[in-house]
Amino acid sequence: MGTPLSGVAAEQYPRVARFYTPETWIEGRSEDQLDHVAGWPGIARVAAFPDLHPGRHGPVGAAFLADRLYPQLVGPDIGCGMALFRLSLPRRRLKLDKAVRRLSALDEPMPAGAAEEALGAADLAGISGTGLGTIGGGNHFCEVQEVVAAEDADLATGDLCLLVHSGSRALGAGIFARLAARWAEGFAEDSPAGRDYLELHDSAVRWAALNRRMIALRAAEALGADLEPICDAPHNLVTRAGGGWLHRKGAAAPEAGRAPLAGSRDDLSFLLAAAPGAEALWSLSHGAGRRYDRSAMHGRIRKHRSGLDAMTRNRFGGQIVCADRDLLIEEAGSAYKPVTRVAEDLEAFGLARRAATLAPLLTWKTGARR
DNA sequence: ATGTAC
Repeated sequence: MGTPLSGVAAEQYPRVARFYTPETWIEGRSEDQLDHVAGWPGIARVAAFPDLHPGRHGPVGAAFLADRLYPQLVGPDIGCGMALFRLSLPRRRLKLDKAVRRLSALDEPMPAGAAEEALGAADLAGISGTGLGTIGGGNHFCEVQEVVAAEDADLATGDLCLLVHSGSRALGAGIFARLAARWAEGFAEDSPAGRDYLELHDSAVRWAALNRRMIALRAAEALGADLEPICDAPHNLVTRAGGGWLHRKGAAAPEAGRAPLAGSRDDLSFLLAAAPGAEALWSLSHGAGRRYDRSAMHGRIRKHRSGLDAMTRNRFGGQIVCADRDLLIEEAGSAYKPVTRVAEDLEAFGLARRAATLAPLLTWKTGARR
């Protein structure tokens, strides 16, 4: 389909590179998925990270270099990523109960005029603003965090930050669904479907980054603070790299040498100073990685009232707002691997170092009951 | 992942 890949795609590196140590638990099925995708037509190389876990169309926590486009290796949430912002709010001025009440603004849709204006300023005029500024479901969140250690010039111990994990909402899902029937062997970049996908994909990537910024702006406004962007690293996207098409699925593309590494809502998060090279397909872990899938979590959590109430507090004394009972269970801290293990592996392979450590104070999922 | 599909 495409031209054979040369350079970094050739024998210089292993076809399947794994950047995790034996100390890190990896579900066997995700390694099977990794090997399976590595055998698809036109796949030159794959790199897997310590947050690897099984996904619907292939493993999550991996990057794939191909001579063609495979939309299923990006998935429906095109452009999804993690963005970190510093808040101009002293820790002593954050009152959790009041913040919980005010952050319910995140559940409301943005006024249509404001959404349109933001889209126009981001060169996305004419694209639907439905869902812009809202978090969505699944593993997405907007979290107030406190810096507990920092070597980064933009952060100091005691600073408050927002970590936003969200994507392109219905926009990416719609693009994915429309092209779903035509994937099997991927698209050549110069085919009509390939060109269509790339154009729609690129706008969804920009829409998703704008969405994270709008979520952070709305949260900062609710908290009465100003916002300073630290970095925004997408982890579901395809870009030109390494002489081919680099697909990332739950694999972070660092921005200017930095990327957030999100722990669960009951764990630390890190700001990584990152220099992953060709061997790691220029990518990093995006988070802790799931240990148990959603359905398994329903069997693992005792669902009496006091147990569920306890799940709205984290080990740092912080609070979780998630009125959707199923989501509260499915996204429990115990559903994820320890993020420190993931960071240690990335450091062991020289892909990144921890430049800041952050603890969650308030995780906003949804205030709406289901 | 999803203004969630029947």
